[in-house]
Amino acid sequence: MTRISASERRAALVSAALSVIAREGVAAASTRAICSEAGMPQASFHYVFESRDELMREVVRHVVEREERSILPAMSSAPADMREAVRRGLRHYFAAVVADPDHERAMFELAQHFQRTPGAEHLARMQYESYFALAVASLRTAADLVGARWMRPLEEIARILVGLTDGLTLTWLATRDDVAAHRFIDFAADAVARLSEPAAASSPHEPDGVHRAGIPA
Amino acid sequence: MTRISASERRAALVSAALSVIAREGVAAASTRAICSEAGMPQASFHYVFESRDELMREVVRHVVEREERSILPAMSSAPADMREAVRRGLRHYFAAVVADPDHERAMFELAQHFQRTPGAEHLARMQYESYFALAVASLRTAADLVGARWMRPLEEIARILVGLTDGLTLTWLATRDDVAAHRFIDFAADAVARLSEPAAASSPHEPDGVHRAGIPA
DNA sequence: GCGGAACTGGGTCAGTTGACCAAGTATGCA
DNA sequence: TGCATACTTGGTCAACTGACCCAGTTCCGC
Repeated sequence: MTRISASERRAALVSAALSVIAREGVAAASTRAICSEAGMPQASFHYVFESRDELMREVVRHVVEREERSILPAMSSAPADMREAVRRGLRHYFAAVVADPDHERAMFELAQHFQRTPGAEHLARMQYESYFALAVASLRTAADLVGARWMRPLEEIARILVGLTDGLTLTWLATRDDVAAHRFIDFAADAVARLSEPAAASSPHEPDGVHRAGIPA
Repeated sequence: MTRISASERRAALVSAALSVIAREGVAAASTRAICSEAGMPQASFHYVFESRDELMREVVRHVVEREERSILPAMSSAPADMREAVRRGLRHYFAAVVADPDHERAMFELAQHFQRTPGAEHLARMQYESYFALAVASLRTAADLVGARWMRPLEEIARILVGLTDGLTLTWLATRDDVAAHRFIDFAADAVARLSEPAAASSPHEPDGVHRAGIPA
C-alpha cells in the first residue's frame, strides 16, 4: 500500500481531472472517471476533497497558475515591425492550439462550467484575468522588441487581443479550417499593430526597456 | 387528455430542450427535465424521438433554421460610411447578446457538445456554416447601404466577422465587461471597414442598391 | 359507428452518479 | 514499545439517468 500525502493526492487528482476533461469533457469528468484516471479508489477522493465542486475549483486555480507561469513566445530573431511581431505571436499561440485542441476546448468548457455554477462565476472571471495578464505581458514584450509604443492603455489592447484569440480558437475548433484561421491571424495582426506607433519620437529611453521580459510590478 | 400530433410534440420538445439548455446547460438537459419543461410524460419523448441524441440533432437543425430566417439588422438611417455600418451591425448583435446571454451561451454549448459527440462533428460545422451565411448577407447589405465594395471575397471577410463576434461574445460572457465589449466593437468595426473601399469607381449604379434591405439572391 | 392506427402516460429497468461509512493499515511521536 | 494520528480501501446508499414496455384512450377513414 503506497502511502501518499493528502496534498500529493490532491495534486494527482487535479492532474487526472484535467486529462479527463480534455479527453472527454467536463460532463464526463465524474469522480469515478477521475479516480480511475489517477489509479486510486473513489474513497480517496472524498478523503482529500470535500466534493466534486471543490476539485473543480482547485482545477481552475491550477490552470490559472500554470498559465501565468507559461513562457511567453520567445522570438528567435527580432521581428521587422509590430505587424510581424503580433503575427508571429498569434501563430505561436495558434500552433499550440492545433497541437492540442482538446486542451483549449477544456479551457473553454471550464470557463463555461463556472459561468453556470452559482457562486463560482468569479472563477470564470479569474481565468480571463489570467489571460489578460498574459496578453499584457506579450504586448509589452512585443513593443520592446520592435521599438514601438502602444497608443492605448495596455489593458485595453490586451482585452482586444484576448477577444481575438478566443474568436480564432473557437471558430477553428468548430470548422478546423486552417486556411481561414491564418487569414484571421493576418487580419488580427494588421489591426492590432495599427494601435501602435514607432516609439523613437516620444520615448528616447526606450532601449532601456528591452531587457525586461517578465511582468514588471 | 389533450391529443397532439407527433410532429407538434417534436416541435414542443425541441423548444423545451432549448429553454432547458439555455437555463441550465446541455448537461442538465435530461429527457426528464425536457419533458417536465414541456409538461408531458417521458414516454411521449421516446414515442416521437428515437433517443436523446436524435432530439439534440433536431435542436441544432432548428436553431440553424431559425438563425437563417433571422432578420438582419435593419438600418433606420443610412450609415455615413462602412466603419459606421459595421459598428451599428455589431452593436445590434451585441445588444441581442446582452438581452439574452443564456441563449448565446446555449449556442456555444451546443457547438461544443457536437464537437465532442463522435459522428456529430458535422453538426457543429453546420452551425457555423449558418453563421457564415448570415455574415455574408450582412456584409453584402452593408456594402449596398454605404455604396462600397469589399476588397476580398465576401466569404473570407464573413469568416473573420464570425471570429470577431465569437470573441466579443465569449469574452463578454466571462467578464460581463460592457465597456471593454464596446471598445472591442469599435476596434472590430474599424478593422473590418478597412477591407472595403468606396465603390464609386467600379459601381456607378450604387444608389440603386440602397433600397434593398434583405438578402439579395 | 366501427375498427385499426395514432397517441398517451404510469410504471419499470439496468446503469451511473456523488457521497460516505466503517474497518482497516501505516506512520511518527512519546 | 505503545498509541494517537494520518492515511487507505472495499463496499453501500439514495438519487438520477436514458430507455422502453404496455394497457389504455382517442382519433380518423371507412
